[in-house]
Amino acid sequence: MKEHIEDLAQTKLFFGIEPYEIAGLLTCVHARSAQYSKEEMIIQEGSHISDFGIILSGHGRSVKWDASDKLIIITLLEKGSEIGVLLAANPEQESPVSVQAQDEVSVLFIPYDALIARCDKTCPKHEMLLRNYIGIVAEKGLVLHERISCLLKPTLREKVMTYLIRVSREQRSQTFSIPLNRNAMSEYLNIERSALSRELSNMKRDGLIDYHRNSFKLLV
Amino acid sequence: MKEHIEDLAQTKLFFGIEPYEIAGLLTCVHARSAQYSKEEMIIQEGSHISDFGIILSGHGRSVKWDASDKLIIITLLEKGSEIGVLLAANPEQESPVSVQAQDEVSVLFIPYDALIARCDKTCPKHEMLLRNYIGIVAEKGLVLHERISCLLKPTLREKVMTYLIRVSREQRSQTFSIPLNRNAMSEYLNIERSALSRELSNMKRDGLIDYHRNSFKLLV
DNA sequence: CACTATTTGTTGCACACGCAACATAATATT
DNA sequence: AATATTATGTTGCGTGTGCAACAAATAGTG
Repeated sequence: MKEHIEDLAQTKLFFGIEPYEIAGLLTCVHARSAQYSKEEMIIQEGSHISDFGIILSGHGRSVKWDASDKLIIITLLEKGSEIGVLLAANPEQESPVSVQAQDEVSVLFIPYDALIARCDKTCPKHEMLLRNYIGIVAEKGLVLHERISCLLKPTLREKVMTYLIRVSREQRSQTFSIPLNRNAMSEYLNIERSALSRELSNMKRDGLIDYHRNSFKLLV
Repeated sequence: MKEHIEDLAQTKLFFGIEPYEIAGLLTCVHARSAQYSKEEMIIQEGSHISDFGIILSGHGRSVKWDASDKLIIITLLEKGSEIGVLLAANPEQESPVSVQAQDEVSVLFIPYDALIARCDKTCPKHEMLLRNYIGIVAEKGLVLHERISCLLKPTLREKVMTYLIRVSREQRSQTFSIPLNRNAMSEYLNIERSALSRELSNMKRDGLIDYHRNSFKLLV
């Protein structure tokens, strides 16, 4: 596990915690690591989760099977990705997804109860860890909320505008670049890529925006 | 505040905490109550939130203004509703919504920092409160995730099916009743009410489901 | 630079679904 | 029971956008 401490220090979960403090913290919260081989299941759909995890190495994906048993990939997971953060906080909840290793995967698991439990004061950054954890959980909700506010718009144009306005606000500039290519953007907004290109053209024609590739400018 | 303790005992936030324990807990977490008159703003869009709240009495709504300054109602709030739960956990985040009183509203505010802080052991249910809080935050994320998984489906039929299958699973029966009327269901799935009725008819004709009003049966 | 692969843009077609307008059923009110 | 009100169902029409197929631009490779 030692070799991963520098990596952990870079994660949101350990933000504000110095590398030399991490090892002690890990024993305090009863962290354990587990290895998975390719295609092995890390979380089974329908199971209950008591420990959340962080990927130390390797790649995974969260998947589920829809009504007609077709495989749907929900998210891709890489080093530093969190696993089961929402579920660990709701022990009654059944997991709506499975998490599967795509190659050799090493995961650091932390029992939710140990994270919550108030340990003695010899473990100074436990509270910071908890604070980071809650921040991650809350942020996931906010991110989903933002996406929904795009998805709810009735027309392509409004979906696109809602997204662009948000990024523009985040970067505090009418000129900005987006972190998604056309394909990813169309998936995020749940629209056809070609239809997205078409609508972007129309919006440029109508003087709403200017753009080239992933550089955009809002003309209000 | 005393008159609201019984109400508080019914909320998710105070689940598992006895009424007689609540008063002490409230002082421990530095809870304070605040009153708002009709149309007054409880949270301003764009502001940073350090205290989350629970509505003790009255009604409110969370709103925002879209690109063309049209008012959009996000959620309705009533007694027991939580305010700013996600935002309090992310102090950097600007509030994407405003919260407005619709009549005389009384809100119990709890500073996030006081909730997180580890107090002495004379306050036995502080940890339970924290656990409930995190559960609420996580649950909000899961609820949004569930809605997105409906919204992402390409066709009306699949949206409806995804929703119905989920409720059916939750109630562990092929025969079940849904908590939404047609209007609310169409808003949840972000589709036209009449189009929803039409598609439900088609699905009945095709032998997929049977239903009457809010009673449904999945015929696989 | 030549060549391939990837990303982005364009366009015609078809149809699913938004929309409006009305019909019918269920519920509430007197 | 009669009437008003609300919820749900039905249907015709128009169009926004999914879809497919291709073109153009950009990036990657040797």
